[in-house]
Amino acid sequence: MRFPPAVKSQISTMHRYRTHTCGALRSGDIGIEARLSGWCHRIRDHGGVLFIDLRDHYGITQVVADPDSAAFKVAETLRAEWVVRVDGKVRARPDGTENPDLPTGVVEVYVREIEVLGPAGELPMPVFGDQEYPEDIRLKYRFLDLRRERLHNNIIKRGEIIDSIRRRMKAQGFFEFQTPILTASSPEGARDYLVPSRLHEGKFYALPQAPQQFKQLIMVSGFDRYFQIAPCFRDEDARADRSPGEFYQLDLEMSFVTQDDVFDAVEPVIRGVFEEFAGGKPVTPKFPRIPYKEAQEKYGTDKPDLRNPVVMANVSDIFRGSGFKIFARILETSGTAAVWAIPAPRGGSRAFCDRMNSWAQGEDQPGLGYIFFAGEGGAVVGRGPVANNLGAERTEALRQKLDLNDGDAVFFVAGEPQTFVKFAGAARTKIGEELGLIDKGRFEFCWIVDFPMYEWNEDEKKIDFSHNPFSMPNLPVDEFLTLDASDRDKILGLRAIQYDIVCNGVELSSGAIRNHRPDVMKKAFAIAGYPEAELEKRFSGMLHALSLGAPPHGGIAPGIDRIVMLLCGEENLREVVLFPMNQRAEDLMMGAPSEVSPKQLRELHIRVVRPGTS
RNA sequence: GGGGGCGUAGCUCAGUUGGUUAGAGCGCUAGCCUGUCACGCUAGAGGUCGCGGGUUCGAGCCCCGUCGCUCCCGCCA
Repeated sequence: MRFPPAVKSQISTMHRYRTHTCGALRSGDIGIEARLSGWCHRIRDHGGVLFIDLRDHYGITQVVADPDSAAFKVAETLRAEWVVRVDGKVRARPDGTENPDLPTGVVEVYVREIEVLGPAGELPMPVFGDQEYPEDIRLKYRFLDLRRERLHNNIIKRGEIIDSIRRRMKAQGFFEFQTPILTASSPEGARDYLVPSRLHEGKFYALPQAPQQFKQLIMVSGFDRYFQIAPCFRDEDARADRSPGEFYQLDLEMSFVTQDDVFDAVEPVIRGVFEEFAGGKPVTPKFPRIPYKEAQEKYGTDKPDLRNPVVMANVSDIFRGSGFKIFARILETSGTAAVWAIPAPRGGSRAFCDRMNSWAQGEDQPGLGYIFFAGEGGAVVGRGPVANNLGAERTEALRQKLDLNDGDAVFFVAGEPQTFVKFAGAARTKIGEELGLIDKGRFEFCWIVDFPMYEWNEDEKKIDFSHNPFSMPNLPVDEFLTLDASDRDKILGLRAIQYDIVCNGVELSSGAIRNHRPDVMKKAFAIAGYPEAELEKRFSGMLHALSLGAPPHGGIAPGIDRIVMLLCGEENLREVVLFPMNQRAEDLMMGAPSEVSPKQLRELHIRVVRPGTS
């Protein structure tokens, strides 16, 4: 591609590139000489008169050329996305041709001179317009996509949100720290990204999955209130709301605190940020606290979308010994079996109920039993096969318990709650979506509290940590230290001082009051079957630190990308990350990951063994 | 690792029951056009229908395999 010859500037006193940005000119500027630089967003060539929408980061200004202007010939050669400098006089647009959609819409620049600064070839993806394009094209030409309004605005908003978070954290007495990026392979559960060591053959650094141990060490070091907009690295498969490889957390930790203190510190920051950037959407004024068990029973998940008004209920009593033999039999065979009801307000049509039933079968479920209610001779009567077998009396009891009326329906799942809870939660979500019950115009927060400390691993017939092994068990220390294997039920009933913050069904974060006592930690790991020697080997640094005067401490780490995603109204993290990788953890623009030279590998004592050749 | 969806022009897509020369819009090229802001009008170029194999007189369409993208499950304390 050739650059057209540059035209020597006639106004030597002007800045080389611009006197104004493309979003600056207003009616008060009419009559002045202006110089603008930017991209040719859109060109409308009428033969005799030619319009260029010149765009930069700040806005769009209409530039006009006609055969009387010296630059007309150059203007006719311009194409979309060329970068140009234009000089000209700011003038009022003729009456009736103002564009109220543009802040600069009452003026235009009548061009005298054009210099092409950066021509562009044929575009693989236009910048103009809001058409959707495939992910791989968008990612390969991310710089073009980022010129487009939506992504450009998302990225700006991301920066503003992070600024606001920093401001609010510092106002609460938190200090920002930087923790290492090259560190040791860590105890957290995800797969590490490893970096081979040149100086130590056969040894590896790992990128931090989170600065978990460092922030605890900062507390042990006496700093009291830590935060960081922290990069985190995990080598796990991606999801729409889970970036592959790397992401950012608002990581924070506090000393001498209870769970309430952490909530009191974090909740105003999160609520404040959401109120600031929600664009008027209401935000939960006081985040409710929902125990893990209650969340499972009411919503079928530990990250409920509280915009969905559907609340499930245990209706085993109504089905036990009833004429609906399928459920009655299930309840007889096991003491833990249950029947849960999922109310569906305004879902009371056979068509909807049948649709839900076939959806359930598509989800590998036997089906989804239902009753729908309809008015009949002044009374509200349950319809459908379940109601017929259950009988009028029990159906009416059910209707009253769930407060259902003419036009409503209710669905049932039966069996072991442990196995059906996930499906029940999905059905609740499906009902909410299908019936339009979810108010999209709000941010509904909650805390999920009282997570179980341990869970039973049926495959290996052993007790496992349920979530974070470094959380403090919610039991007096003396009592915890005297637990033994015979207390299995007590152990499995133990709760950890651990919590999640959830917004609109998206898990923003996990946090905990940490286990700062080496004796408690050794006991906690012993219960999960880790011998003390292994604990010493894997976490000796941490254990030493905790044994030389550690304050009680706790914290949390809300995901920055997810917060920005919610506030931008996006459903995919890639829309709020500047240069994201694709689902297979590749950067299509930079070509990462890539092969490296044999010399590099030799220095790192690495040999590549391809599958099938070893 | 498993399951679903998609793959046709530079881009977005249509393509009937398997049947003549695979179409449209945007973009691109050339021409016309003095007030548009998704400017308009005329003409033109542009295709290994992801790739490989099969069935068939005949495949963009059916079958098998494979690759790529994406969503989900596993995984992510």
